[in-house]
Amino acid sequence: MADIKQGKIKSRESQLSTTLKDQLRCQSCGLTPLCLPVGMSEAETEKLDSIVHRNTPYHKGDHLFRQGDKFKGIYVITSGSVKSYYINKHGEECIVGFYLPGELIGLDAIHNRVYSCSVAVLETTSACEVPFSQLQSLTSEIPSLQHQLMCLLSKEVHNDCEMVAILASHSAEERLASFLLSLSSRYKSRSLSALEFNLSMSRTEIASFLGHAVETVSRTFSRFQEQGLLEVNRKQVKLLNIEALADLGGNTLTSSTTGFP
Amino acid sequence: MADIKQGKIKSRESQLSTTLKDQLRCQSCGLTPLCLPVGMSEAETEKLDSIVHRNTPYHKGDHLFRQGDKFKGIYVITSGSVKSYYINKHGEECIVGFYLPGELIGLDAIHNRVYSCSVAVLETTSACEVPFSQLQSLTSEIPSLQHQLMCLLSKEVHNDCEMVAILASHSAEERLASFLLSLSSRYKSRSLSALEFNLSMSRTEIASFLGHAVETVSRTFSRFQEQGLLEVNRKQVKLLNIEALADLGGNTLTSSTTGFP
DNA sequence: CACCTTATTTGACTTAGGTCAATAAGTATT
DNA sequence: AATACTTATTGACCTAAGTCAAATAAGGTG
Repeated sequence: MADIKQGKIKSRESQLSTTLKDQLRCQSCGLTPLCLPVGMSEAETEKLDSIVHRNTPYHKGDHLFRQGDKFKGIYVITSGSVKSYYINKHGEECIVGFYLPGELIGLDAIHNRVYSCSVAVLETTSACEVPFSQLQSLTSEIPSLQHQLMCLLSKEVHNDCEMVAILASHSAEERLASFLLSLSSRYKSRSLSALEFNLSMSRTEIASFLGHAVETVSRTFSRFQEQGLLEVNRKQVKLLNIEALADLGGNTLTSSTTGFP
Repeated sequence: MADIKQGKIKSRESQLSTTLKDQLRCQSCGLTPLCLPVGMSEAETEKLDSIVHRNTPYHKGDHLFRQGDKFKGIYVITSGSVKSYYINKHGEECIVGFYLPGELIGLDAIHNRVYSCSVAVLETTSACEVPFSQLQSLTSEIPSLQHQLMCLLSKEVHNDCEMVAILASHSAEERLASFLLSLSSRYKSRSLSALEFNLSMSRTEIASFLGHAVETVSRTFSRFQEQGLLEVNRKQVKLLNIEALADLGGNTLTSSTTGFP
């Protein structure tokens, strides 16, 4: 809870061995094609790398930051996953998003310099912390960094619009199908299996995100399984009929763009 | 429908008289504090102004662009309002957002250079068109433009997160209350009345946006009126009890941040 | 002005999904 | 390993919201 405050970050970082650090540099990171260094030269990537903090892995329940904290920088998940949530006035946790490796966190805090959500780790997770003031200085030196940051912001806007589309679709089946397909395609673009993956979030967290009761999520999973659309065993999911799921959950921007009138 | 295609933009523009054009320049625009020129010098603002296209007003049903169109630039509403929507696979119109004066449209298309939604005008509306390639060139000359563009992108991400929070809140009352409060605060920050305004969108459009049936939206309006929370007559809305509405719809990021635990 | 079309409201009925409660299957703790 | 604790599933029941249908109101058009 308090373990990411103040100087602790530096102490975490110093625990990492030099060899491990080398493996984690931007230059050798497998997520580079999704991340900030897109289009940057070796030398530029090195400059970016030099401002990035890499802490020791976070553990389930740890927080990257909390709702209301002063904005320091953006985070990129390198492994694991996190949830972004806020506490509503009834004291309930409302989940606004999940982030997977290669995804940027904290972009919404740039404009007012305050994190509007808390971000907690769902499983053992590594993340890069990119101090924003330094990032901003670098952008004036490195045009492609500037460009890529803007593209990533734009992509985030796009993803959020898609999420709005999913949430406005009424049925529980549509929402869950869209959610699973979203995870699937995100895993795929990270060269992970698009058909078989582990849900790092609980049913309760999925329910909160999709705006349903836990029981509804659970029942919908069961129904999908009965219908042969997927196999589910607790956190382990295997999608058996992507097309049928897409038919259900196809109420999204991207899929509708392909079937554009 | 086809009236914004190709050279038509220029012919529209040329119809504007020189005096009218002067009134519409960025330098004298009342929306400047919300828009791109924030933090820019007089000379820089003039440069920005010179790349902006201002067309003759659009009329209800006109499109700024359509889903699938190649990305040309971003638009800023200067008066009136528009809806952003896509057509789902059942051929239904799904509304993803409404935009008011001072709000930027098309930010989600920067990253892949394709508009993912159609944007149609809800009432007589004026908009500035900012060609993106020229805007991008200007950003390298004008650091504060760069910065402001990023802030606006960040703000858009933030707004979208808020929308996700609203849509994940279950009840029709919560959603409609949040929607009305969102409009209210947006009007307020544009120095318009926060308590009394005109809905430029139809009940059907509100329903589509909030993911409800039209009848539900209509009934919820009626219930709010019975409870004395507002007065509504067709498009005309007068909020009578903002606090009570906020209690209902307070499931949002910003309001929860104030009542932060 | 009369007619037509479209938007909104309201009522009656139905259903998807919420709530409550019990059970089962994992996980963590001692 | 036994215990307690948490998470997920399933059933029974109920309510909010969807659907269908009709009435009303507003706007548009010849």
